[in-house]
This record gives sequence, structure tokens and C-alpha cells, in this order.
Amino acid sequence: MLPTKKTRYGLRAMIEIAVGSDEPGGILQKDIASRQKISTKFLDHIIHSLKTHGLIQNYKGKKSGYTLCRPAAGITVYDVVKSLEPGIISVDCLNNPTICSLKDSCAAKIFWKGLDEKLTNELKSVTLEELAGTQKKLAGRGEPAYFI
Amino acid sequence: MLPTKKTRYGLRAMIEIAVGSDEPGGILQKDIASRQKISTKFLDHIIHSLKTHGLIQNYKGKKSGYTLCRPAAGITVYDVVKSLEPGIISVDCLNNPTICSLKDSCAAKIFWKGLDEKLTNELKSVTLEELAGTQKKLAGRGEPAYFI
DNA sequence: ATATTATCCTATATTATTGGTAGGATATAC
DNA sequence: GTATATCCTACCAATAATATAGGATAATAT
Repeated sequence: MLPTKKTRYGLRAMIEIAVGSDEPGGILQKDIASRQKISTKFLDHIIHSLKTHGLIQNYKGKKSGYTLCRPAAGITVYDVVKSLEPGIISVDCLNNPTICSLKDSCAAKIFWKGLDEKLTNELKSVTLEELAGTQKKLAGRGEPAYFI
Repeated sequence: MLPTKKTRYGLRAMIEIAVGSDEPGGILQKDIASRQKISTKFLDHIIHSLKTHGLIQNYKGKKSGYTLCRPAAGITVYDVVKSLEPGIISVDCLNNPTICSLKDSCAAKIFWKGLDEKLTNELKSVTLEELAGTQKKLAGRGEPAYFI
């Protein structure tokens, strides 16, 4: 019952991009990697998924930073998770009814289904705008800012 | 972000035991295995964990069925999950602050922390009594009952 | 134009976790 | 005593997560 590293790195990358969305050329993949201390090569996969799922965009070639495809307020954590993992609560019998002979007379199944819905709603209720806002505040106090 | 098979089987086993809690000698491990279609040997581990964590009890030897250690209303899904998995939302940096140099200036960390709490509360809000009740209803209609 | 830089993309290796089996020890019912 | 069922440790197999390699592609700088 845990988000994978891919998801966790992906969320941090998205926050990074959202925070820097005012910068003209967008955020470079390699800058995300160095700031967030993620291997560039591993981040490669994550960025690729996020892009394929229509969350971020860029131009090709040199100096090609990433920007969000739509305003941060319109992107939720759910969107990010869904881009990087197959499902939220991935219990096979929910999507594939033939897999279990107990069918609908299974209280556990009903429970997992409900939990999946609740967790989905929870993830959908948090936007990148909020997270980016939090991130900006955190960067402000405490440790010194990025650029001195 | 998925419960393991161990957790899923474990929850079904617990429901099975809760439903049959009125039977005098408790529920035999091998009966759980056959009804829920789980390998006896695999169920062995699950039962063992549930017992170690003080959720179920039995006598040793022949004809030693399992019963709940406390009333079904006092056991939640959280208890079951915790017995079979290390955590709910297992994000390392939450429990081990030294693991990540970003420390507290990480909006993602705050998000995961909040999600962990919400999911924990959600799991704690569902008791075995409810699930067993649902299970009994489901067994009633639809398919024929167990014993004819 | 050419060299440089950075992403794009596929394949593959490594590691960790999950899922499952084996086999004997132990305790009790009969 | 024998049969039955759990107890318990060790181990194996399968799968998924994590990470790296290496070349292709495209745009910029000079």
C-alpha cells in the first residue's frame, strides 16, 4: 500500500515544474534531477510518462525546458499518480470479475471498491497549485532560498 | 499503491472467522483455505501473523479452530492491514528523516503525511463487525447458502 | 555547417519484494 | 499409539521496482 519511487519522484518533479512555471523557458530535466537529487536517467522514464499522459510539455533539442500543459489548479495528484502507476487501489477482482469465483458475494471486495473510490477522491482534491504554493512558502523560510 | 495478496487474503480470512464466530469450536485453518480458495501453506503465514498480532486465537492440536481475540466491533481493517504489511502509506522519509536531505522543506512529504493519516483513519473506521454483517447478507441472497 | 547540448526511446541489468512450497516439530483428539 | 491439524523455520520462484546503457533525434551556438 505504498506509492512507488517513480510516483514520489514524479510528484516532486511536477511540483518543481509548477513552482518554476513563471520562468520563461521552463524547467530543464537535468535541473530537476540535480535539485531533487534523482538520477537523470531514472527521471527520464518519469518525465516521459508524465509527458505521454499530457501533463507536461516542451520543445525538442537544446534548452528545452518543461512547462505544465494546463494551469496548476487543473492538475491533481490523482493525475500524477495515474500517469505513473496502473491504478490507485489495484485489486484485481475489481477490474477483472472473472478472476475470482466469489464474485459479488464478497464483503472484502466491496470494501476495497469503496476504499478505492475514497482514495481516488482524496487524490483528486489536491491540486498542484496548492502543493506549489506550499513549496514556495517552505522554500522562503527556514533554509536559504535557491538563488542568492 | 495496492494491498498485497497477503493483506487481501488476510482480510477475507478474518471476515470468515468473524462470520463463524458463533460456531462452538471456531473456524479451522484448512476450512478457511478451502472456502476462500487459498493454498493452505500460504494461508499458514497469514494466520501466523494475525495470531502474533493478537487478532485471533486457538488451541493447539487437532480440531483447533480459530476465534477472534476480541469482539468483531473492536477490530478494524487497520488492525488487519498493520498485521500483514509494514505500514499504510510507506514513504520512507516520513519515518526516517535522515534519508532525505530535503528535510521539511518538501511539499510532497507534507502531502504524503496527510494522506497517510487520512487513509489510516479511513481503515480504522471500518470494523470487522460491519464486514461480517455485509458478508452474511451477501451469502443470504444470490447464491445458495453454505450449508444446505 | 559542425559541434554541442539535451531530450527521446528502447533494451537490458540489478535488486527487492511478493508469492508460494517443503518438511519436520508439536500438540491434541480419538 | 495413531491420525490430524497447527506451528515454525527455511527456502525457492516469480514478479515488479529500480536503475543504467547507449544510441537516435532535434535544436542551439558558434
